[in-house]
Amino acid sequence: MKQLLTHLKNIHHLSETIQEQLQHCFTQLVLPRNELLIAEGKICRHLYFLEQGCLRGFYNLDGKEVTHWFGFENDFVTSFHSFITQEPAVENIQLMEGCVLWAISRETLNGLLDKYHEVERLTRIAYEQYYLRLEERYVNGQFKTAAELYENLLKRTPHIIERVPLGYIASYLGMSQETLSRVRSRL
Amino acid sequence: MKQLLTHLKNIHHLSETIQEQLQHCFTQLVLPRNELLIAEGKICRHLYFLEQGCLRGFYNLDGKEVTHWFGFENDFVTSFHSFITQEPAVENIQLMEGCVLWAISRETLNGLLDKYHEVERLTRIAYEQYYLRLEERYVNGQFKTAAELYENLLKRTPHIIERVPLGYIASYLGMSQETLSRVRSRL
DNA sequence: GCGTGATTTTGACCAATGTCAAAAGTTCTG
DNA sequence: CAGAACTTTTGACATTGGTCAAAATCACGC
Repeated sequence: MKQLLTHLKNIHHLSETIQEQLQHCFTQLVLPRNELLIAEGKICRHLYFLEQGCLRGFYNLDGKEVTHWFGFENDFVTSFHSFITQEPAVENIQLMEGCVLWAISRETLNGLLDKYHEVERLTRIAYEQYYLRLEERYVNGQFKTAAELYENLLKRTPHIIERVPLGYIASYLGMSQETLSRVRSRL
Repeated sequence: MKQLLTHLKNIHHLSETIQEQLQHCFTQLVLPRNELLIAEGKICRHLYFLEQGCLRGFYNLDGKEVTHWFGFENDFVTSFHSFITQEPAVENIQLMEGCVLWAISRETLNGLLDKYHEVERLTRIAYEQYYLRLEERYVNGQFKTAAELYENLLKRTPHIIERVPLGYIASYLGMSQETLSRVRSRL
């Protein structure tokens, strides 16, 4: 909880009152490796703060799993599409390690957003950051060779290599596991 | 201006007071085809609402232009990276038609965000929408063949084909112009 | 430590897409 | 309307990366 508050204050200043309030809005969740936090087809009613551990988002394409993002410590995670639109999720979120998470429901969050301009501000800024992150990944992906994509990953997010199986990384980079393996052997 | 207000009210309710205020915050801009709205290396101090016309964002990669998005009527456009971080833009925004735009400066927008929770809310919701749009494009891109990407474009955003040269579309879809041409001839 | 199952690597082959160059078609301008 | 400039198509060929199958390596429970 302390870690969550610190993270939030890092994004934007929060008054003591609001910090106090927030304490009661999140509930802790401790889950083992391989658990599904969110499953395809279900509506996602919570936003999660990942205090400890790592996880991946993936969807099914022609019977194959495609991993499209990873979450690590201090990330907010959920199926944003489902959480925002309240339509069924198209993706699954699976823990790659045992995790400690803090959950807040959509209703509780909406209550905070209504009540406090500060929380609305914080959320807006968080979205800015997540938007830029996604945009960077997007731009970095177009027109790159497999080798360039991997080198980029090494340079920008080396922590991923240390904690994620290569099969998932290959999928995340948009290539087959065999190609990733060959790229690595050629370095 | 009417069109802009209608669009904003569509995103989130706005009180009469705020609508009144907003009138004074945007200034109109009429620019001819091919003009650069934003140039690589410059810091982007404005957000634009595109009332009429269309434009593209592109960056240079090994001497080649890579087009990564298009803007049409009722889109907010800017180099979000530069606008948010106030670092130099890495992309160019070029008008593909003569355009009518409404500009608001970062300072003016920040003033509104400070003053009105409603504007902050509207901005947060707009970010949600833009995030989901980008995520959808991202997910739709991974592991698709050239033909699938093109068919997807036809299905989801057919207006693009009508107004954008095929060379830009090919780049947007991440393929060479020749490949796009062959895909089209095979349909 | 041993065995089982998961992960990663390697090899052979093939399909998709890129590149370069030229031809054909289109649009704009004076 | 002619010519120039740009856009799109077509062809030949090279390259990248995918697929399938098997081997090698690793990791964990007993």
